[in-house]
Amino acid sequence: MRMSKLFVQTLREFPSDAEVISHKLLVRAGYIRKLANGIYNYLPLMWRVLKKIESIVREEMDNAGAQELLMPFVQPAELWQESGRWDVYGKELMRLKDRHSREMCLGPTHEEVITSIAREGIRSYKQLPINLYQIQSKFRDEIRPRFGLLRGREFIMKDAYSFDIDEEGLDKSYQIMADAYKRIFERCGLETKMVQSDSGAIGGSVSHEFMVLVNEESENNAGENDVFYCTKCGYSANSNHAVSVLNPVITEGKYTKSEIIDTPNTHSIDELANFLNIPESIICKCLIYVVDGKYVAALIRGDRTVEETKLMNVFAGNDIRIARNDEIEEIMQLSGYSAIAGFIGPKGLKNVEIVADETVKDLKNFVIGCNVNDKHLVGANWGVDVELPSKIADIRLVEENDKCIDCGSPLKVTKGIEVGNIFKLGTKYSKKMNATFTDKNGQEKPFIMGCYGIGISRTAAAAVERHHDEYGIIWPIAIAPYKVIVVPVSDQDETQMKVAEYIYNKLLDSKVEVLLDDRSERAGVKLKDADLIGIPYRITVGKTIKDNLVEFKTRAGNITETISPDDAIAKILSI
RNA sequence: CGGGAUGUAGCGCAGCUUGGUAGCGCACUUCGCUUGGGACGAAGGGGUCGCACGUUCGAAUCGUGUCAUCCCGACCA
Repeated sequence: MRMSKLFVQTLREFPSDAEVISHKLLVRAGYIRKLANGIYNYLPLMWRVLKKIESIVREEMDNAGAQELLMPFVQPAELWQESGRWDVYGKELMRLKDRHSREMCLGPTHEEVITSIAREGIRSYKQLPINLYQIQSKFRDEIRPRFGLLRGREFIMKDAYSFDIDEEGLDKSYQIMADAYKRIFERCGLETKMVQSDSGAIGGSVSHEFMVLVNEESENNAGENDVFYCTKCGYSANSNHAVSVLNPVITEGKYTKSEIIDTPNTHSIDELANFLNIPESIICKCLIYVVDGKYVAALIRGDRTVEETKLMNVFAGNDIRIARNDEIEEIMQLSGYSAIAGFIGPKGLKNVEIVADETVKDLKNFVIGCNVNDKHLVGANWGVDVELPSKIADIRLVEENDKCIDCGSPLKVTKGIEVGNIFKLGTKYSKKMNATFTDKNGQEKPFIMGCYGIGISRTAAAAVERHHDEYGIIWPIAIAPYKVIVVPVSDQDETQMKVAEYIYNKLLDSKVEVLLDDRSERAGVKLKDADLIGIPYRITVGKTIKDNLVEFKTRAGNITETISPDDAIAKILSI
């Protein structure tokens, strides 16, 4: 491709509305252009990158035995009502009506559609196992789209769905996908960590996420997930799912008798611990949440934090948030108290389900709110002063240096970008949607399903997050829009132009994806653009051509060497 | 949904306090000159100043409303 004809416009400056580096660079280098909030045009260079990633994904999926198909982007509400997700998916689901006022939605994911395909097309166990996938645009009306391609509302995703006879088959399908994913990201030039994860709105039991770790100390960290991992045994999990063994702390208070004492203005654990001069770990914290519209009180040791996803899962909820002040007021009124946040305790709460984290059950002579403002109960004990809730669960957020559940080593934490995920769905959709097959014994059985996603556009953005420098993008070769760019320093110099054309045509003949910067620009402009756009190799034809020498530059590491044009061609062909 | 900020040419911004009919840099067009790290000179083209209503003889500027965008929070009792 000749640069003079390529549809690309690089900018001198970064766009003002971009925060993270992948967003800034992709806009500035002319790869993407925003159309609306969280919705982007993929310009020719970007589209080439996306197609590269897609074809790697296709190859690996096909090799793994999956078959590609394409499902509609617009989906009827009926299917979503069947699965029950029409009501629970929330505002993220973009709903619309057709001209007959029939309700539709834009697909944020395709479990419903694929299940309907399976129940019509798969009748017998003989057709199983099977894995169907597509690469397609998805729409999710995010609360807060941001970070360019990393969290858009419309994005490109590969989604695959496996159907098996039994759990054993699912385990196999799952493992095949896990292996394929590892290869896909490796081939894209991305190191990923496969971490255990919560299965979220999609549902199911087991799930893993593929994370690109981005723990550089940059102020604008694009990693939206916290990943806890063990360097010794390899355990790793998203913070929404991670578990740990606690380090020992003081769990017995200094109090010899239980009494309610004044604790003025101690709204936070920090203030309370300071006021009483006690460690936070002998305070029992009581937090009010709203899970799917119902009130929930969560008890946890004062030095620890509630993990909301874990808490929500205790109640099999879809939505969780901390209660507002007016809601706390309502609970207090109903229970005959009047305390505000900071002084809440579990005792006597009405219309509230209570769950205790494992951390509180061993507390002795501890401190706890008693639903009276500016007062706390100290020296409390379970069964004596307060009933230990019957519901006890792990609802705490793991912290760095907690011990690994598998080997006991201290855990570390890092930020990650989730580029892929795999779920064991089981029969969640097949049962609800009555998608069954006939097994060996003539019995009707629901499909055992798995689903597997890769964010294609997010993977591209993650690659930029991971591979760039102060001059611009440094694409991994496998997903670069072009492999090499040939730059004649001066378009006035006939010899330079001739040699550049020669190299360009030779490479074209060998089917190398090559750019020729034939623009009538000054050298600086062309060289800056080549760096910014991030083409992996650059062959610069300049003055040294009189000695039959060109500059060969590898963008990664910015390594240059001076060789003959034919050697440069040979070098490219050997890569 | 709450808090803060910003909407002026494709991009980055000034002008607004103190109202008088819009400007700078980059990009774009033409000409000249220049060609190893975002040159220079000259001449051009492009904007209903987010939108609506209001105040005024007159509004980018003041007021009200609205929409959009960005950031922060969604919070640890």
